Amino acid sequence: MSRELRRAMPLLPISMVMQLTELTARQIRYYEEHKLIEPARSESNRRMFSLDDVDALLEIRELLEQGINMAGIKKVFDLRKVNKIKSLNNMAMSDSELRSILREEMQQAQIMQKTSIRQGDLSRFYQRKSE
DNA sequence: GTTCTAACA
DNA sequence: TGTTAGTA
Repeated sequence: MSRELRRAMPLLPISMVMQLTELTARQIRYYEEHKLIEPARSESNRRMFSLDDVDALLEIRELLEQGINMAGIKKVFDLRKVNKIKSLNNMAMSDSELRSILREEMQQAQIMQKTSIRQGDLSRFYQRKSE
């Protein structure tokens, strides 16, 4: 059996993933709601996670620790997906597609430099209520 | 005992 | 996000 297949095999219950990723069940389910991961389901509707899922969650945690919010993480993941498809098919994309992806990548780069979507920085402008 | 969904603080 | 209620 190929390595890819093994990593994609749904084997772990949420309790294991919690320990492996240091995330709460609440967070893991929340990220699934936002389509950052798509764990399989057992016959009894229990979530079954693959090693790929665990890796994805670990990356999510990394980005979270850097202060990047859900919107930012979604963008990073979506871009990664597009690039994966592009490289896998090795297909030529339309100019509009290329421009769109390039534009998002540049935005992403700017965001990372200016840390403009970092929650800590943004919250500074919203915490001026009871003061 | 564990996990699920939904909902509220 | 944490937590809790009522299930399966």
